[in-house]
Amino acid sequence: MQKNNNQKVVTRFAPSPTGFMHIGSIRTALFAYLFARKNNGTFILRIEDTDKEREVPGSIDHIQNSLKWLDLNWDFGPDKPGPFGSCIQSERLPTYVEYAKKLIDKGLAYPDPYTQDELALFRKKADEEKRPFLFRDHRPDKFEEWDGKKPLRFKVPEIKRYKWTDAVRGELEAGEEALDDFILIKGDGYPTYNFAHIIDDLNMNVTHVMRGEEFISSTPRFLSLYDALEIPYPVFVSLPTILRDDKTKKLGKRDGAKDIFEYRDEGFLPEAMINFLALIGWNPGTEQEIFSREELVKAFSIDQIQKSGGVFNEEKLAWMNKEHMKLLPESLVRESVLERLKHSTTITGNALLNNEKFMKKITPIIMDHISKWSDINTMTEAGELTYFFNTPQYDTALLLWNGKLTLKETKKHLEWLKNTLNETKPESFSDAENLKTLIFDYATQNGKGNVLWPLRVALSGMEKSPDPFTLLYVLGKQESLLRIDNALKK
RNA sequence: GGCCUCAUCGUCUAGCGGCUAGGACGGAACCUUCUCAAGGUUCAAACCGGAGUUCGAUUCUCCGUGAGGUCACCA
Repeated sequence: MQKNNNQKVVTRFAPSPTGFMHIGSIRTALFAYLFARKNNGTFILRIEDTDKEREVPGSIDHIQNSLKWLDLNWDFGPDKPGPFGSCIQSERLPTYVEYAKKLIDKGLAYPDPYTQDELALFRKKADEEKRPFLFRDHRPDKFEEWDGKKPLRFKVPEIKRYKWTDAVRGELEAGEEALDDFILIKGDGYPTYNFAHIIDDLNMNVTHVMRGEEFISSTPRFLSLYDALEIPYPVFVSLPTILRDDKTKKLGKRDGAKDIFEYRDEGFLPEAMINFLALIGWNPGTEQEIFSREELVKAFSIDQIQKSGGVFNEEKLAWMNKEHMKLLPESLVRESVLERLKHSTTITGNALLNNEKFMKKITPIIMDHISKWSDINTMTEAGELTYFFNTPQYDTALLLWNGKLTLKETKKHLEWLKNTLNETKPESFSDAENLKTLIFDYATQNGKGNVLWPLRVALSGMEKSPDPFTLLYVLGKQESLLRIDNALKK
């Protein structure tokens, strides 16, 4: 029985608080969010904290903060209970017991009479006989009364082949081997995921269950439980896996997946993360690549979700981040970059940082650098553009264009530049165009690169930087001459 | 091993019986430029294999192969 869908769309993201959020979990959250927003539906953040052993303190905050950073706002969550009550499973225990009792009354749940050791023995035997272990082979003939201490198992009502529809994969089916008497409520009184999520989805009116494809295998079990409870199925939406870059494994915490906050700290923009993640496992069907959040919401649809897994490619993320940096309002970039510059360890305490006039002067130039040079893809990298503040450190090799120039020639040009600039009035430095005309003829005669490259490196110390005239203009006569002098000492 | 899923350039992907198999990242080349590059133009780069179905298969079916998932008192 599949739900009819005239009702309001409700999706949920249901992580367990066992640590940080990585790319994979965020992508799942994103799709559920996008789909809910697209349909003017409800997006619920539900905390599945039924495994007290694996729980990591602080995770709930961490999860919320991650989603907040990406601006994936939820309608109900751990901080905002819904009409159905709390969004934290450990606070919903009575509900699970209530439904468990319904199953017991129907004769569809029973306490597990075995100890863990006995179970291990069964498993071992099955393993030796090279057949899958099925608990139902050991199901007791007569059910004891459940005292709440022993784990409660579900009695699969009917061993059969299940067929169902998945919104991204179409018709799916699985054989009887996929069905077994799984645990509903553990010995410690907490429900298992298998049980709790179904009860919660029911009570929270979840219409679309969007989760990773790893749950496809256990769907027949869920189905048998929906049937036993006589409740309708939600729409199943199985999302493709995000693979590690070596393509050998699903991305997961245990395999070195990064905390989403690492990307934040490296200076990636939330807009870029969202945009990029949306495009792994989904595509708009057009050739558009750069999306704002609003555009994503508008364009998102389940039938463009990919079936096969995808690799997270950081190079493309870097490119995309830059594209989003270019789209930011100038004031915002300025604020963000300047903030980072101020915290850059190499220039802390530099008086220029508090010189508003100077800072104003350099912002358009830094902006220009950000949008043009490939060495800057993140806000953090932008915060490393300290060449206006410090006497640059660089190798002689760089000054000589990595071997393209000779020391002798270079020194000759630098001497000329030094003398020429020395004779120039300080006021002339207020106009980059002026400086250009001053130097340009000489540069043209001697090969532009031969003259301009060393000058630029002497001033910035960078392989990539704004043009030398702009640098002269920003640094002024005194500082420029000082830096040229430094270069001559090499 | 059983069960399940998936399979187009190196990567993300378009394609939904007939296309010079398209785009993006990355790579290469050229143009432009005030050096570096940003931009522009161009190039290289893919339908896993084999049988069917069909006038015609990247596309549909089957069989291989490969990859991933799953077989917990974890989610």
